[in-house]
Amino acid sequence: MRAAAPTPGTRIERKERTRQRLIEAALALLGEGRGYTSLSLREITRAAGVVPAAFYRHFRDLDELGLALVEMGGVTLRRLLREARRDGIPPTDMLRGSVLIYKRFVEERPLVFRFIASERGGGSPVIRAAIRTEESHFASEMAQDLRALGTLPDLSSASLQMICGLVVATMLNAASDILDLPPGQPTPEHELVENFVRQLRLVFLGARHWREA
Amino acid sequence: MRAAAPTPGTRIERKERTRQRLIEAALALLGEGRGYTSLSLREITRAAGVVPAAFYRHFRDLDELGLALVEMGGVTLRRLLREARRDGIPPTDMLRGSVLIYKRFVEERPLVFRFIASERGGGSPVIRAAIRTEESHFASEMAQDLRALGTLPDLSSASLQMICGLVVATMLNAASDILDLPPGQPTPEHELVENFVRQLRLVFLGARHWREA
DNA sequence: TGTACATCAGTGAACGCGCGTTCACTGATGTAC
DNA sequence: TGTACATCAGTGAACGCGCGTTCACTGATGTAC
Repeated sequence: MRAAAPTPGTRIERKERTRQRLIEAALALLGEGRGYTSLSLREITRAAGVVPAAFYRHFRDLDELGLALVEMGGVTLRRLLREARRDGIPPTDMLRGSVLIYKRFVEERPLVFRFIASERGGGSPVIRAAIRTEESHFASEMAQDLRALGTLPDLSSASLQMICGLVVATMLNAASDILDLPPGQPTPEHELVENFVRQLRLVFLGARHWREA
Repeated sequence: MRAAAPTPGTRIERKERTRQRLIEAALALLGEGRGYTSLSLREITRAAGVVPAAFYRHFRDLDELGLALVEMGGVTLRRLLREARRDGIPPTDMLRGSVLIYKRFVEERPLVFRFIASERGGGSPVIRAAIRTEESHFASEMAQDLRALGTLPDLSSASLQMICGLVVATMLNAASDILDLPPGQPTPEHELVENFVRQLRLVFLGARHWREA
């Protein structure tokens, strides 16, 4: 009979699991409307159920953990595009459909989006730069998808990239609004969605009439 | 002969001056790319040159000081509109003109804009809500100005408000980019301005073709 | 104008507390033979 | 398969430090007469 091991798995697997617990603990602490720069190493390890010193087995410092959170945000965004691609876009009212998919995505991963939305404008410069990079990769992928779908066939790649940049910024902006919605009140929720849809419609209307310089 | 008074003015004036020093000290500390929630009361009072306990003569807590910073941001934005209104808009290439005025504004008050851009998406919920309010007031004023100028005469007030909301969000987003520009490198600076101009042009192009639902 | 008293912005010391980081350690997991 | 040794994720105690808040205080400014 084996002595009761604290958790199953190889040493490597267990280490990875602790790492994930640290990441998720940080994310959870960000949930209550606090800036990332205000988190302390000790409260993160406390929430993760390890001793403070254990933190250093996984990250050099808090910035390095922050970059892991950005990475997670990037993965989430890429998954969003992949699902949208796989499901196809409803032919009628495609824009509202996409917005609703996005809204569900944000509401299912509130912490990741709160982190991205809140650290994108300020906080640590290194984290902000990393988020910008993810954002622009995401915009590029979206531009490729639009190209592949044959939407806006007359636009140059540069214009398409510019437009997707605006769309992505508008999306992340809306994420912050979505997360601040008072729960269970249909009227403001509906207004927010409608406003978001109209803004994107406006952008794509502009795109359809865009003439290259 | 008077004994050397530390600073001139009535008691009320001196108190107000200390208050301003606290506000500006907080702003200065935010300059180095830190979240507002990571500032400490003691470092603010230290930077302002008063003892920690003196803080409480002016603000109940750090959130209350944060709201004063938001107020300052609102004043700055309103001044931007007022100056744009007073100077009139250059008839040719009016959009690029506005962008350059805005860019100068941001570069002249980097700390205020850094604060607004960084706390708008995250951080303290009460500060975020206050920034949203200022943002929407600003969008309303802009909508009124556009109406008065006779731009987009066919649009309803609701649509104009929605469009201005998008423009304001795009502006604040760009503020963060402007502030992160590497100093003295004309190429990325020029590209950023051009991208910003194109995004706004796209929005207004969409607005010109907008049909009410 | 002069005087006596009230106000109150800012002081300085003190408190208990959580912080980041270091260190030698433990003991289960992994490896070489 | 069994044994002896190496690795290393996580421990627990310790350190010096800056934190927010409280308190009685000081002394210049303000006010009433």
